[in-house]
Order: sequence, then C-alpha cells, then structure tokens
Amino acid sequence: MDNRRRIIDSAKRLFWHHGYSTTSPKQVMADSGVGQGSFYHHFPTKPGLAQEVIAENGRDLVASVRAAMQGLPTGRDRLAAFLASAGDALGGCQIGGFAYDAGILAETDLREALGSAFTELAGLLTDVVREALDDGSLPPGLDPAKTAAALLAVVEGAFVVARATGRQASADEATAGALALLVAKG
Amino acid sequence: MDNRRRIIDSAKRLFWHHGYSTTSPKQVMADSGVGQGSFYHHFPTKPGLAQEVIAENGRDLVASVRAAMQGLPTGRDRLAAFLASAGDALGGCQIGGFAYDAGILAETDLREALGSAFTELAGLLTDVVREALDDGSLPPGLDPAKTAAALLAVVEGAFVVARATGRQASADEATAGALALLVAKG
DNA sequence: GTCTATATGTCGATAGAC
DNA sequence: GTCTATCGACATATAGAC
Repeated sequence: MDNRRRIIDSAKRLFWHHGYSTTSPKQVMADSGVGQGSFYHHFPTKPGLAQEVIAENGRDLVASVRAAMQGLPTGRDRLAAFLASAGDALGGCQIGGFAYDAGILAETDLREALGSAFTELAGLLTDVVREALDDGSLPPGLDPAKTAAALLAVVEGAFVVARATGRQASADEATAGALALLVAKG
Repeated sequence: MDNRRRIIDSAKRLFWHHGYSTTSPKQVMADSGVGQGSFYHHFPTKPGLAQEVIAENGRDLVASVRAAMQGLPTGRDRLAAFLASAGDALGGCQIGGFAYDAGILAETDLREALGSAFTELAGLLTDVVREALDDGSLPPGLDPAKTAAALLAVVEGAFVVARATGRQASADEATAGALALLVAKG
C-alpha cells in the first residue's frame, strides 16, 4: 500500500543480502515495484534511505534475538540460542555486512546508526551473561561484558567465514566450538 | 621498478582497507603511480587483479600469523598470539572484508580464492589447537577443528564489531573474553 | 610496455509535467 | 505523490599511436 514502506522493505533485504554500495537505487525500484519519481520523492538521497534501513535492521535483529531467547530456562540456554542465530549464515548478518562497506563508514550518520545497533546487541548479551552467572549456568569469574563481546564476535565471524567458504558448516563449527567452551566450564 | 608489482601492492592495500567494489581502477592507478595504459596492459580486468590480490593477502595473513606465533612455548600461547592479531581492527581483516562484497562473491574464481585462504588459516589453527591439547595447555576433550573455527570467528567478528562501533576497544573486549574462556578451563 | 583519446554503460540524482 | 525525460560524473574498459 504505502510506497515508502515498500521501498524500505526492499532496501532492507537488498542491502542486507547484496550490500549497500553494491545495490543501486534502480535495483530497489525494481524490487519494490516503485517508480523513479516516487522513489526520489520519499528518499532524495541514498544515504537517507540507508539511515532508516540500518536502524530498522538493527531493531529487527535485536527483536529476533530476544524472541529466540524467549522462555528458555537458563542464561546459558539463552546464549546458546543466540549462537544458533548464525544458523543461516550464507545470507549474511542483517547489520554485520555494513561494517566493511566504505560507503557506510564514510558517512558519519550511518556509521553511528550502525554502532548503536551493535552497542545495543552487546548490551543485551551482557545482561544475559550476567543472568547466566547469577543462575549458575555459567561458572563464576567471567567478565560479563567481555564474555558477551566474545560471543557476539563469534556469531559475526561465523557469518564472515561461512560466506567466504560458501559453506554453512563453517559457521556451525564455529558456534559449536564456542558453545563447547562455555559448556565445558560448567 | 616493476609496474605490475606496484599495481598489486597498491591494490592489496586499497582493497583491504577500502573494499574491492568501492575501489576503482583509477584509484589504484593514482595510488601506484602507474598510468592507465600500463595498468590495463598488466590487468585487463578488475577481477583478474582481485584474483592475485586475494591470493597474496591470504598468504601474507597466514605468514604473519605464523610469525606472531613463532617461538612461543605453549599451544595456548600461540593461540593467544593469534587472538592478538585483531589488535589493529579498525583497518579491517586482510581477507575478511571480501566476504561481504557482492562483487567478489559473484565471481566464482574470486570466491574460491577467498575460501581457500580461510580454509588454510583454519587448518593452521586446528594444528595449533591440537598442539595445545598435546602439551596440556588446553584441557582435554575439546574438538580441535571446532575450537579453531570458534577462535577464527572471534577474530573475524572482532574486526566487524570494531569497525561498526569505530572503537578498537570493541575488538579487544571480544578477544579478551575468548582468551578468558580458554584460560579459565586450564 | 606505456601513452592519450575515446567508448559504453551505470550511478545517483534533478526537472518539470500531471 | 507519481510519471517520464534528462543530466553530469564516474566505472570499466578499448583503440591505436609510440
């Protein structure tokens, strides 16, 4: 119905799977079915569109991580559910791909939107690590922020390696290895 | 002296720090000081140049990891040295950035060169994990390949998160968290 | 091997009518 | 809000002389 929304939804998918700098406005028009005049009416510049896309993809990702953790009994279970979010790695992380895109990093606003998304995700994971320390599902002594940062990095790296090798198994090995490091300590 | 070498050296740095799709032949010419005629004589196509660049950057990376590990007493020390290779994360991984570049992934040859580089690095790390299990610096029971994959992912993810936040500290936290998971088990 | 000139397409937009 | 036409810049080469 709303062309503005159609544009954002297409751009979210295309920037996610195909990259920001390597996706043209024309491709977004074709995918969304919105004409050129309408497109530039709603989004006069490509970075302006990216600003909304990054923010929404960040929120979507945090929401899906929360949903995946929902109802799991222990903190460690919830961390395992986060690790499993690299289960479809070949498509790439909803926000991770922006970190290597020079067109994103060159624009201060976009870089900040990206940084905020990662900071929020790291904060969420830090809370869950704390819960896991409290409920005894992780052994005491671990630093919550550093442990959370390591788990976030494992997942982001799993996306990178899987896309580089073209094998989902590359991601699965990485997350399994990380889980084993958590579990074996308990 | 050798223009062909000048081109490769410039392209290695530019593709590494600025990305493949977001770096034009013209930028490589400017950086290397090689003229257009000479450039296209040596590299008729951009993917052809990328092929050599990816292979060399992969070899350089493996060599620098080996060098960083050189002479360290235990396997775990050598793995810690690998984790420290995310010590200058804002510039990006020498090969990790290619994994999110649609221009790379679309070309079969380039994707394979990239996959080979990662596979070799994973193999090297797997060997070191085995050595660590043998010398007792890591506790028994860990799967060598999965543990190596997890450590590789931590480093690749540390690059991603640090670039996204613009903070080297984001990478340092991740690698410190990973090291703590290894060390606390010992 | 290296040079300058030219070609062809796409990118990211702008103009102006409806 | 949406349409079609147009635009200047740049990307990625190619042509042909030296």
